[in-house]
Amino acid sequence: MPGPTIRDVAARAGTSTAVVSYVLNDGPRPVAAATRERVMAAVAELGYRRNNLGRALRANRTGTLGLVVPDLAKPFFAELARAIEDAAFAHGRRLLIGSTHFDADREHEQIQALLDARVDAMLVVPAHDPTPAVEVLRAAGIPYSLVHHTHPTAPGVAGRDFDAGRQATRHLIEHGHQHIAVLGAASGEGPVSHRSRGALATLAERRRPTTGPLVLHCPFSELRDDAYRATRTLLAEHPSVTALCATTDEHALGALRAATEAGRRVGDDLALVSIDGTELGAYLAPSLTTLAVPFAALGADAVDHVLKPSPAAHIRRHRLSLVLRRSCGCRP
Amino acid sequence: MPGPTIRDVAARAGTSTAVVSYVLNDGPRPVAAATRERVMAAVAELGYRRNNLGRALRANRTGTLGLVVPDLAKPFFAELARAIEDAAFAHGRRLLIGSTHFDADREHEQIQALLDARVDAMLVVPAHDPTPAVEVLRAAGIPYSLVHHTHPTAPGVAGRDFDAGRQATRHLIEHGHQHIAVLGAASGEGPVSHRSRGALATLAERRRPTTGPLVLHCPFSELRDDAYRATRTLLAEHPSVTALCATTDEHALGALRAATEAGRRVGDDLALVSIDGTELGAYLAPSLTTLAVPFAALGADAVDHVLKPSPAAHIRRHRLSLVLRRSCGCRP
DNA sequence: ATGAAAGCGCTAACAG
DNA sequence: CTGTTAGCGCTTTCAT
Repeated sequence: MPGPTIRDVAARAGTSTAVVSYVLNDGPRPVAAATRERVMAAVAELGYRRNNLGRALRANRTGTLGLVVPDLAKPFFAELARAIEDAAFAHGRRLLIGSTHFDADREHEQIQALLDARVDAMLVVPAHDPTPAVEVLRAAGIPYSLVHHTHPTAPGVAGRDFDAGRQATRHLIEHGHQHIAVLGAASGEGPVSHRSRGALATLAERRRPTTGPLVLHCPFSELRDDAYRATRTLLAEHPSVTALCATTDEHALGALRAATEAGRRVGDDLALVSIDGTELGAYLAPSLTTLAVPFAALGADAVDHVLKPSPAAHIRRHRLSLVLRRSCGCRP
Repeated sequence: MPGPTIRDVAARAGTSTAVVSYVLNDGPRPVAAATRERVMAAVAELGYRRNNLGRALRANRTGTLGLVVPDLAKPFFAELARAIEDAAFAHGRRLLIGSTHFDADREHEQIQALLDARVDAMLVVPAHDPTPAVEVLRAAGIPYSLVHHTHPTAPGVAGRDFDAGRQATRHLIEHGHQHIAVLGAASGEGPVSHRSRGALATLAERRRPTTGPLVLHCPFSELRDDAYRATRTLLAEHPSVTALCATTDEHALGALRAATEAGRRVGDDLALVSIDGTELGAYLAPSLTTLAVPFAALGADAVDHVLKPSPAAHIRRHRLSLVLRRSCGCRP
């Protein structure tokens, strides 16, 4: 059952394949109304659907975008992927997705696999150092954009992470907290680092101690556990800490667990603000006050960017918005 | 920069495109060792990468699988998607993903879009009634499988949902609970309904009341809110209820929030067992005792099934396993 | 063991 | 306005 081809349609409509193609694509040449009618009728009668393989080979465009993410199942990347899929769908594009498990080799394999599938453009959310990905993408000669984790010389779309760290910390300071710990990473170049540095900068400006232990971002896939263990230690050894700035919802999840197990009531005798704004924050107990990444805007921007070849390959940063819930102590 | 073609390789190796193809594919005809060497060298020197579009058009195989899910960002579907992507990758296949927002029309559009992209096989997680999807898939003449939500006359892979409902309820009964409410749906044919009916059947057998209000599964995308509201009402009006069987982790999330707001301590004066086993259950406070869907097994099975044309189009069901954590009161 | 050539389904240049 | 045809890159039959 190979399905009818454009030739079958042409034969049935008593015309040529060229005309059928013109009708199907509304161009590039005009077609008489009567002929168009016959073609449409033939298409309907035969149940013809264009074979995109032929079209793609000919046009060297597949109508498909590639997306490579560290882990499709982690809430943050899942929401990002959904936003990007929505944007792609809105533009009539299909989305080919590859997950890397935060593994650099696998990231490279996935990028190659999607390039080999001839995607029209590629979106990559790098797990660690974006440099290798950028080199491959540049060499591929197709539009691309990094997402969330950017690189100074490559096009990218991300949140204003440094600012988000500042906002989160500022909010805790406004609550009157003196000793605030940051769950993140002081070094490195990813979003977690930017957020952490924003938080630390604000603490320093406001003359708050910045000596609290920082969670090292080590194996990213185990962030919750890292944050859990770090928070457990922190609460035991530094009872003066009354507030936590978690640089991702994953960190917050681990911190929440540690705090609960230590008998601290988050939102009451321990304040917590996190950054990410994934949906689950609303349903945790207590619900998370968070700086929310504008997922939809990020996804739309990323897709728009790779779909229209803009000359300047710059980085667009979107503001995160403060969502007040229970964990910061705002509503007692 | 169109990249070298097989002709360029042939020219450089001083042979024909046919032989290059034989080398690249290890067949179907043998090639002399010396010739093979020259071809390999030419491939390496030119940095040749096969254009899969040409191959796909010729072979009528794209090496791509399609996956349609209700919502890529919901933890359950996100974990399912990751498992399926892993399985596809392990088989050297790419995965084209479409999200439907639980909308029947959009589900149809996504299926059509992926069929038009000429996927070799399709996996669909239906949001509601699987029948329209099944009809389209059958007509498409490619291997397909439903996932999670099955249909009596179509191939499918799912959990043993009825049993899971029984197991969850049995566990609560073993804890000594007399009045157990089920958060799910008594009618309909989806996984939630099967789980709910399993739970109700067990309650009836053990002579427990089955009159507790059930959450109607109405707009699936708002499950958490539905469960939240239903649980709030339930706890207010039926103080005798001491245990909850949540038929999905989404229901559990809503129930947990409602219980916490009502001042009930889940795992202490209110028991909760949920079904799904998504990762986040381990990090909630309290952590969720749950019947875990074997995501990896499901994904692998689904992909295996569509990749090897098995004659019998049956439904394979996988057992869910009980994961003991805090919410049921097992560990005080 | 190798080469020439047909053709997958489509688009578009070219010719009427 | 319409038809004929080349050719996208690849695989594979057929001939040698």
